[in-house]
Amino acid sequence: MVKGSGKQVWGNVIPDAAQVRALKRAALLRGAAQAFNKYGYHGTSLGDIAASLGVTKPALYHYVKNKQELLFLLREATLAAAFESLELAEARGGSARERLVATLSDYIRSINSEDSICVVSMEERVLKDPYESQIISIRDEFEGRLRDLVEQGIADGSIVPCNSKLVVFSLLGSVNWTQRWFRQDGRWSNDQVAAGIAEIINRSLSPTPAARLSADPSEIGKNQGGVGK
Amino acid sequence: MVKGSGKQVWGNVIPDAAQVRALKRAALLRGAAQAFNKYGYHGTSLGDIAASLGVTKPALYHYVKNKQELLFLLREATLAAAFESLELAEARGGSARERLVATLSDYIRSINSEDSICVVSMEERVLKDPYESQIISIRDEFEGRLRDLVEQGIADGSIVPCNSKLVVFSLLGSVNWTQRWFRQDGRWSNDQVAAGIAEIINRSLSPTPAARLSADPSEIGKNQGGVGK
DNA sequence: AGGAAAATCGAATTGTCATTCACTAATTTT
DNA sequence: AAAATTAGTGAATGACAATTCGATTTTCCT
Repeated sequence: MVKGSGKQVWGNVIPDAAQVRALKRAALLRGAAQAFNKYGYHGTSLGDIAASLGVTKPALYHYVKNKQELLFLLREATLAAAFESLELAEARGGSARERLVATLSDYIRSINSEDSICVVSMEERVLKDPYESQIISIRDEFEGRLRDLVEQGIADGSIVPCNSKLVVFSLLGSVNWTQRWFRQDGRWSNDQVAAGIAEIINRSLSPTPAARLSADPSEIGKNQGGVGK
Repeated sequence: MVKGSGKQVWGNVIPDAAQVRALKRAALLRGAAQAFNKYGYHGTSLGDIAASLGVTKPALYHYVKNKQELLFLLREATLAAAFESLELAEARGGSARERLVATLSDYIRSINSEDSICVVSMEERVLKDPYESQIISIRDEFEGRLRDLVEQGIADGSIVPCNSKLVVFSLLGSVNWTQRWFRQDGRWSNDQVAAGIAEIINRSLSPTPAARLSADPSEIGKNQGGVGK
């Protein structure tokens, strides 16, 4: 029986207790996110999640306080991913349109990645109020940042004049909806879908749109299309 | 106590038994649709629906077989509304882009109208299989019709060359997402939202897009914007 | 080694919910 | 006006699910 803490022997190959715990917790969040996205919050029982992890229900309570907190953590992670995409895009710079499109493209990748813990809220009014209001305020802030980008884009000439609020709703619809129809084992990869939707969005925001879009997401990158430029 | 069947006396003012039954059933469908859209299928109990109608749970079983059938009827009605919008647009004629945009605009109006019985499926895998496969096949047919319109539009020059499948997913995201954020008592009316999203969609599909979009949905119609032309 | 803390389990507990049942009142049919 | 049908109710019924509890095993610390 191997007992040592691993750190000294094989570097990080043999994880110590804290690492094991963190890994298990991460697996729980991933399993829960998959189930919630597939069946919805109310349509998923803790027993389902536990079974998918090979443990029993009570075991889950060692990692999260209850089902509500579980969803809260996932919604929080989703919004954190959104902000990360935003910061990354801002750091890369470029026109407001480039930054907006890069944000959404990266966010699509996040929510549809194989090991994502992102849950796009489909059922409303699920979280009770200590949680609910917190999530709503973070979400509103993110949407506000997107609107700001649209308005900057109108100002810097990279985005067609429009109503930023309505346009952001429209964009978020396209983006969030990908989680409904995207399939890991489908025709297109996660990256291809992200690039394809980004190309559509990019063209629709541009004051002087391209004459055509890619005939298929799998060929994006082979031609002039794409986010940049 | 008025006993007569109304038909002879006051025209149709006093409804007869069959009409009363139909009205009650319609009210049930409306109440259920509102609840399902607000809280999701699993988040809504038959008791909730019954209470909103001022009756008790068992009474509902006089009008629908069970909860599954209730959702099925609403999903079916939603798709029926989608096809109606499509047929209406086809009947009005015009370029493929005009017909596509008109379809989606009218569909947005349908799903967000005050007395709508439309439920856009948010939780997947809710209906069991006698129902599920039927809904999926109707939905697929509708999406196929939309893709046909996109391809016709590419052919007749009214729509920018693109991947029709990806574009239709993107459009349906924008359209269906309106049900998440639209509020009856909000700043914009149902018609304004439909026209506003339609304007965005129309521009994004056009090979030669307009130089600007409306600054606010409430001003659509006052300027050159809108669906036609 | 030996006690504390953590992880897990099987078995409650408690609540909710879809659905059914037995019964009553009204209404339609004959 | 009796018989049949329809609406509706309050009280079961039977699942299922979230959470808690007590016991057991494992792991960690010293």
